[in-house]
Amino acid sequence: MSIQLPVQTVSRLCLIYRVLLGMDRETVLSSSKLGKLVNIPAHTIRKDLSVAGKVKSSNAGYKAGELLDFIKGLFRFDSPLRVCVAGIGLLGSSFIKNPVQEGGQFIIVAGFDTNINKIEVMKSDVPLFPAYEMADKIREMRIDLGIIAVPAQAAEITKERMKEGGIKGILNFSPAILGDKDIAVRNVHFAEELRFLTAMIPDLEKGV
Amino acid sequence: MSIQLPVQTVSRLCLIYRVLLGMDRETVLSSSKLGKLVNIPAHTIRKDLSVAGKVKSSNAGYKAGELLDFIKGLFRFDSPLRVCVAGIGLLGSSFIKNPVQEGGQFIIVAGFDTNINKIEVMKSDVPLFPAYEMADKIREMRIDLGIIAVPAQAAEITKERMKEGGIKGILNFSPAILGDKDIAVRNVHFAEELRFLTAMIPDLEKGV
DNA sequence: CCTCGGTTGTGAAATTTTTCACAAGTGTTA
DNA sequence: TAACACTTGTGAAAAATTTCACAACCGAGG
Repeated sequence: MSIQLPVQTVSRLCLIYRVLLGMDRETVLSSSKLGKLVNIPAHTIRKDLSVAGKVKSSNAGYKAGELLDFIKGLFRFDSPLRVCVAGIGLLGSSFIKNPVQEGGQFIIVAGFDTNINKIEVMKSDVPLFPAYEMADKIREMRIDLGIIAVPAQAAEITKERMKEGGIKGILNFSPAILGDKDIAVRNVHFAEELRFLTAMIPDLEKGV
Repeated sequence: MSIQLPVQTVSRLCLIYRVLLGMDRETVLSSSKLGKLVNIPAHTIRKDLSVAGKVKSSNAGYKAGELLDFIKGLFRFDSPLRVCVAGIGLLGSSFIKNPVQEGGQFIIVAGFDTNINKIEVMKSDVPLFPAYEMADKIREMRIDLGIIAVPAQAAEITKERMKEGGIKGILNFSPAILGDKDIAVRNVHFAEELRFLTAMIPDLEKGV
């Protein structure tokens, strides 16, 4: 269980988990069928499952439900995680208004913003608090994950507040690049995705 | 120039490009200083630059401006790219309303949606068109990149329409997993980022 | 001019990750 | 039962990537 899986393997298993979620549990999939759905070669999928510790069940394909349960157990996706959002701007509020529905795996339980007016004006089922209460509320509400959707200059302090509250992981949408030795941090940056895409295009000839 | 760089190297260079953009061109950076800013070991940065073909300039640090220009030239980030958005929902319209500002590298030039009403009602500086005109408009307006922000079931057909118009790369925010052998495709999925984060947390003890 | 602390660029080593190849298992059809 | 067309799991080979170590270089301060 605690053998450190290659990052790429983790990422691929998450992808597989996603397609399995939207699939009948009884569906039987071969590694090659599954591979076509997620754009991963069949042998890589088999290897990933192998190193992840998949125990032999049959040599005639995987039952979607069983595979789902295997990955769920492996990464402890079974119990729902409490998530908070820092920064109630356009992006932040979209998380609060349209919570992710992944089988109830994540529950948005709180929002934070430095702007008290915003907190009071905004209508929301999710309770909103001023930013300075962040550490306390995170501790109090036993929040596991944080989404940072604040401007770049506020990102670092937000991270620190979240850490102080004992958060375990951060998904950072601010333009700042965050990292931490104690907790897991993932940076997502839209413009950078576009840039990466551009860099990966083999023979781009620019428009006139 | 055409030597195929490792994907990871490309990704790291994009990250470095990002921090350089927000920095005075005259700033002098050593590989270790730069490394701290982007959370990459110094020797990895040096190696990346080395395989990317960086020519020796000095043995006393990198000038931010020069490094920026080097990466810009390497990936042809110099001329702006035309981008369109398919799906004028919450996410899609956020791209249209708050265009990314990365030094004018990307210009949102068109939006598409199947819902004609939405197109007529929405106020926007960016011209909006019905989805069935997508291929034609993309060709006509010489659009380079597409952002897909449509529901899962419409993702595949949207990709095909974009390809038909001759698009070079797609950033897919729909829950569908897209791939293509001809053009560059990048899938971004929020819930999956949370899931990956969860999977990467070493010793997560769930709340009560 | 010489030394010292700091720097880069890069072959070579070490490590990680992917790919391959195949023994062995399954289920169906006859 | 036998043959066949499929499948998995995995050790070993291959390939890709990261890390290391170090020669060569820079600039400042005597």
